[in-house]
Amino acid sequence: MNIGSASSKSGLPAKTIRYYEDIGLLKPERAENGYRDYSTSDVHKLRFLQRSRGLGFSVEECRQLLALYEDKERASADVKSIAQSKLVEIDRKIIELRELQQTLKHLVAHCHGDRRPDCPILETISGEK
Amino acid sequence: MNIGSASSKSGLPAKTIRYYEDIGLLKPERAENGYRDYSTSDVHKLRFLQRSRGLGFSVEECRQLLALYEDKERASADVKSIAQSKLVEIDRKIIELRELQQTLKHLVAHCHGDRRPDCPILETISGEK
DNA sequence: CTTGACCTTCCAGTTACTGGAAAGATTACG
DNA sequence: CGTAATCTTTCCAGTAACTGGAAGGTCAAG
Repeated sequence: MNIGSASSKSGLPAKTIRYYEDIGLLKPERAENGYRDYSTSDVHKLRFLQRSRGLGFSVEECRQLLALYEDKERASADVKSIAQSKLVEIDRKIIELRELQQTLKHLVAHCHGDRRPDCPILETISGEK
Repeated sequence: MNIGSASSKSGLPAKTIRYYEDIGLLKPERAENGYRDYSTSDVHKLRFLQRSRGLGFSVEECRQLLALYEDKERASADVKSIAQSKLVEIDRKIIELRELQQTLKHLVAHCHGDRRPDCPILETISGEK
C-alpha cells in the first residue's frame, strides 16, 4: 500500500514515516513507479513506533524494541536483557501516570475555582508523597 | 538552593532547567551573587516537569498542566476542561503501556531464542487485537 | 486530456534540548 | 592567605526528531 494508507493506518504523518526511513528504522519496498509500498507487517511496526514514541521512548529505544522482533539471529540473552530493562521502565511509567492521574482528579474534584494560596497538590505531583 | 541541588533533586540536568527558564516555564529567584535560587516549590515543579516530559507530554502541554496550579485566577471551567482532556490522554497512555508490557512479557516468555519466520506478537503490538 | 489528489526528493525551519567556551563565585586544602 | 577544584554565569553552536514548503512526477476520475 502507498504511504498515505500506511499513514492513516499507523497514525503517523507521512513526513514522519519518510523520516523513519531516512534514519533506517523501517525500509519499505518500492513499486515500479518509485512509490513506497508498505506491507501489513510494515504498518504494524509503524503503529508500534507511533505508540512507543508517544509513550516517551526515544527513537533509539524504539530501534532496540523493533530489533527484538527483527533481529532473529540475536542471542536470546541479549533480547531478554533489553526487554527486561524496558519492562522495568514501563512499570515506572505506569506508576507515574497513575500518580499524575490522581493529582489531576484531585484538582478537578477539590480545587474548583477557589484561589488557593499554596495548593498542597503540588507536593503530590512531585512524588514527595 | 543552587541549580546543582535543584538538578539532583528534580532529576533534570542543569542545562535543561536553564532552558526551561529561557522559555518561561519556571523563573527562580536570584541570589545576591547572581546565582539562581530555587525554592522547594520550584523543585516540586521541576520534578513534575521531569515526569510529565518523560511520559510523552510536550513542553506546551506541560505548560498547561503547570498553569493548572499556578494560574489561580483562571476560570474553573477552563481548568476543568484542560484537566479532563489530559485525564483521557493519561488513560490511553496507561492502556498502551500495559499492552506494550504484555507484548514484551510474551516475547521474553515465548520467543526465547528461536528464529520465528513471522512472529505473531507483532500483531499484538500493533493493537490489531 | 486535463484537473486534482496523490506521490517523489530536497532543503529549510522548529522544538527541545545538549555541549563547550570564557569568565566570575565559592569551597576546600596546604 | 593563596590557589586549585568545583561550582556558577552567559552565549553560541550543534543535535534529535520532526515539520513545512517548493518543484516536479504519477495516477484515477470526469
